[in-house]
Amino acid sequence: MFLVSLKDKLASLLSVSADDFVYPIPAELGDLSLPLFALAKSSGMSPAALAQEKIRLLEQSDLPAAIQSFQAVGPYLNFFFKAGVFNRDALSDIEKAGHDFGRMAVGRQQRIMLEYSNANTHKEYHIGHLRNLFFGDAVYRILAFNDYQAIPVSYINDFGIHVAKTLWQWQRANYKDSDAPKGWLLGKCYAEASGLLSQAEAREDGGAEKEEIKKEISAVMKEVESRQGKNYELWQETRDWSIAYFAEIYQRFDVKFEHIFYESEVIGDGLKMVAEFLQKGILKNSQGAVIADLEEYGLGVLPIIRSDGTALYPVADLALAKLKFNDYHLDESVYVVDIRQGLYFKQLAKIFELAGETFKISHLGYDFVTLKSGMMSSRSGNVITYSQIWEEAYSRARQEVSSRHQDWESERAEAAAEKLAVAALKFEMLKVSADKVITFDVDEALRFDGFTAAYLQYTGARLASILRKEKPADADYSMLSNRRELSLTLAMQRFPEVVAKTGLQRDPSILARYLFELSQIFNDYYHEVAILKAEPALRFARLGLLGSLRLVLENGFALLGFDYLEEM
RNA sequence: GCGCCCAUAGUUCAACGGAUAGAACACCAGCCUUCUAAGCUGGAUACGUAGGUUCGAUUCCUACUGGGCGUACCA
Repeated sequence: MFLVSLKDKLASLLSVSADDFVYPIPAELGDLSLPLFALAKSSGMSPAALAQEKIRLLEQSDLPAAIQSFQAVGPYLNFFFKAGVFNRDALSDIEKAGHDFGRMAVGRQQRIMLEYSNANTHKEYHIGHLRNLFFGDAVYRILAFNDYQAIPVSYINDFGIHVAKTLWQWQRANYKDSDAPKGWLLGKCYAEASGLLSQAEAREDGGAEKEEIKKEISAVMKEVESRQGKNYELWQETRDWSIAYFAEIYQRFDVKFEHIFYESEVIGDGLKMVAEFLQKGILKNSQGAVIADLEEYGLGVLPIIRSDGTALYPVADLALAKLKFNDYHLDESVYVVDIRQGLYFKQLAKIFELAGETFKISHLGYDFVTLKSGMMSSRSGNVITYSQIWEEAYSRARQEVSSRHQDWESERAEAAAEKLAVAALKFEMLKVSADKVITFDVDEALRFDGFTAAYLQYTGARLASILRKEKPADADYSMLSNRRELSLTLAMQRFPEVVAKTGLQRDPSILARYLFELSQIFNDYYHEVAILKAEPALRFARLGLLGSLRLVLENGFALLGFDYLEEM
């Protein structure tokens, strides 16, 4: 990590922190800069005077060889790098690190469990779930790269009231002979049941019909919870359909979980904990239901068990949280869940606090995915499902590939299209910071130009194409004295700190933007500088530069969860 | 009602309290006999309103306006 150690050296010479350095905007002002506002304040000097003092200090110091010059510009102390020396040391540093380039020891082996892709069986998997899946997976990959012992898990809710709704409708509708995928049919039943409920509510009988339906659904739920009878058997069968469907999705997007928890497996322990907490007075009975009354902490009331005796989702979550800490010896348990559940996780944490547990539970929220046609809701059927968006993404990618490579065999084109579509969807969800609502627009999301995965992959493919034509040989990188080469190398050397920041903030959009900027710098270089036509010695050096850039891009793509393509 | 989040260019998004507020898309004008034009170059357009803190505010605080979300039996 050459740049990191260079900054450390300068920082210690100047008695400042390496974090104080910034990269000047505009870049003409220098390659690295130290703003002196804060330091000036604490030393009682003006920033400009302090800059002059630091200049004198530097003039008497033994500077790192990569520093060409430095100057004070008002309150800033700006450094210029010596392109030859910087490129030589920076590129050999990247070559030496290889696929470990960018690994930072920030995590110090802390054990962090990340829970994401908390889909429900018996419901459709939609683009909101995809945001969750890609976000969680990217954060996992980044934390693992940052020296955390990160444990990716999923928690599937296979036992809630939604299951009963779906099963209720499944038995009324007759889809048993349908050719449609079974996982999809279950989602359809769920939407239909919800539709019937809201229709019934709107009728003139004052909701009597709705109450009747709810009673029937409640009966189904109780039978499933009792784990015997026709509805329980149906539950077992249909549950497998959904689980198989999820497994396909995970495989397509190369998402792996160390373990998958199911609500049905922990709910029993959850009920025991509820009984225990009731006895301890942490929970209480109210209006026939069991609740956690957290009003005095400003956290409202959390219903735990319905007045009809069936369990609500916190029951299983209580047992699951305990199970996680007991079995995995975690330092932290992170829930990657929609930001709208923020209050719920505060309530959950408070309940454990009241119970005397010291679990570190964090909610890593992200905002939801909505559509131009309004909020997505599987109840109303206003959703873009995974299968819809996948087919659209894949067919567009396939078309792009075909139009550019008529000579490619279909197998090759299909493989490329698959990878492009995976990357496009992931990048689309990851490039926006987590606190932004994504208003999903198919045409916007499936573009192949601009700030997209295709742009990054195209950059990589161009680069790979050059490297195929001539292998990099032993090169003297100090020949790379061009300003463009320096800015490219400097950008590559920022990769480790970008990865560290992305991990600390658990925000993949930082990395996404960085990779885009890096690609822009290369594309500019590509158009301005002939690589294969240069004199041999310079050509080798430039090929080496490309080799390093390839490593950085490969590492970066892998952290966001998509593939580097040789050709596209 | 109470709480949380958001507001930057026509649109979608950036910007540890600091240098000239950056990109992408769309639009206009250019660049393929030259390493992949899914690319590159150039051009116009933006900090919701009013106060406060500060040497300095898009950033922090307050109020307001607009949008979204949550708030006892959905997850």
